[in-house]
Amino acid sequence: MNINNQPLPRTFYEYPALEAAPRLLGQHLIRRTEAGDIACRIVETESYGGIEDKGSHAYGGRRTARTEIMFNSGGAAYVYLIYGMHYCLNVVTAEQDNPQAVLIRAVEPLTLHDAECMAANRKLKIKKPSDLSGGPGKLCRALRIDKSLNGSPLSAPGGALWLAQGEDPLGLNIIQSPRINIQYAEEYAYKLWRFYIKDNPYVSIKDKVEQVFTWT
DNA sequence: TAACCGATTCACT
DNA sequence: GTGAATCGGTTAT
Repeated sequence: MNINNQPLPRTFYEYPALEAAPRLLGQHLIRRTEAGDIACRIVETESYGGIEDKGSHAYGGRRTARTEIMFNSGGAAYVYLIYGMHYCLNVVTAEQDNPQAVLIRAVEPLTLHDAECMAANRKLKIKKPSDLSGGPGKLCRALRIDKSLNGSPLSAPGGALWLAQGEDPLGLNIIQSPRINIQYAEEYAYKLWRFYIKDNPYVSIKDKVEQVFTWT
């Protein structure tokens, strides 16, 4: 697989989350730690967009210390703690005061070395690919992402965490589906705002009946 | 300051 | 398939 360290263009972060979510598939996420770099490819995302989305932390314009970063203009990481023990990573998008973010739900390591580093961070027997980084909490553990990275710029290569150009998502087979575990979101729970690369073994949950996503 | 609960994961049956 | 673990963020008192 081709490793490309060109950062994503800044304009990428100007999209609303619903447009950015499928476009993030196939892009590269690079984590730099004192132990070295880990590079992976994004294979599953969810869009959390705007104050009208009942699934979003920013629903109704809720603006608190936690959600504040979502109201910034796009380009930063939104990292929060869920269920008291797992971190989730989001990419903040759109313009100032429009709270939009894309949850990164699964990644796959680019190289064997990356896979070994991630497995060492997981501290768990890996029986199948999705055990390694198929799930928002799993990938944060595998990449040593915690709340200290909240607000980190993702557009700056060489920082603790950044996004780089991978492959063109227009060439991928993409499935769209309802978002996971947001049953409280009422009618928004059924929106097909989750996107994943078809047949990728690192995807967290596969739909029984898969709906093919087409670019509009 | 108390109560409630979640954009999850894992061990176990 | 089921349920426990676990605690910061949010809201109400």
